[in-house]
Amino acid sequence: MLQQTPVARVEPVWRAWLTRWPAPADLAGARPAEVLRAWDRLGYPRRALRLQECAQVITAEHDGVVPDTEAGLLALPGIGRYTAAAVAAFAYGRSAVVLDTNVRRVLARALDGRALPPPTLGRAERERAASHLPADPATSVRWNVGLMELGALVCTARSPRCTQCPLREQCAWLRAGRPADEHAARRRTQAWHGTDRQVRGRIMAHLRAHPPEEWAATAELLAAGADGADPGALPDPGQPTRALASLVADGLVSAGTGVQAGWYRLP
DNA sequence: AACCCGGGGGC
DNA sequence: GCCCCAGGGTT
Repeated sequence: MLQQTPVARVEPVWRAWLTRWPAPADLAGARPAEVLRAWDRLGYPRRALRLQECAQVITAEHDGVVPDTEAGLLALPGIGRYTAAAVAAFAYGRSAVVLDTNVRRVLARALDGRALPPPTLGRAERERAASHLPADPATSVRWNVGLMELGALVCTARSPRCTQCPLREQCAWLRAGRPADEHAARRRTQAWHGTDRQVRGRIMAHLRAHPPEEWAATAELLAAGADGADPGALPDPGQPTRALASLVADGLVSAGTGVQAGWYRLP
């Protein structure tokens, strides 16, 4: 849930989620439609399906116990380098480099004197971070937590609170006068209005509003933007159909067959 | 390496 | 309005 989503927005959904599905086996047996509805508006709904797949693999192949090694975690669906390291370190106390956006930024500033880390995370950056990880596992966990929290609360991307920073005396970026981001030109903020992502989001919101067993919408309605808009007025009339097809391909939407052909609902 | 994938809140 | 957020998977 925390992948690309702020903690404050995750917390209430997470609490309700664990009340409803306390263990992997509970989530594994849920209906995907209910999982997607419980995910609500956290965004990137494919994460919800992968989390359930993850629970199913853990239930079927790991006796219901979350793997306790980075390699074991990394093999699970929806678990990448970051999440594998975070769970290994924070849940199991193992030594791992938890390189999230916050830690990358703190290291880029403190060690390299740069405003922000490079757009893509490469091997060199990972290995350099690993070289700074304390050898003792318990200490390494504190190192990860400390840098992550520092990045989230003090060394923030937009308005860092340098006067309150415990690293202010040793920060290369602050010492250099907080120079601007040299990669600014290459960072392209993702468009939103009028994109397929926005249309996909609207379709999912529409389907979430209906009971899971109900065939909730026709292709025609969804082609109208799931809210009754005039398709002819859209800049790209083919976009809703394309977005719907991509949702079906992703397993986020179920397409009816037979007498239900042309109707859609959550899977 | 580049691209795709949501949605909300801070400023 | 723009920017950012405890990234992952595919091409």
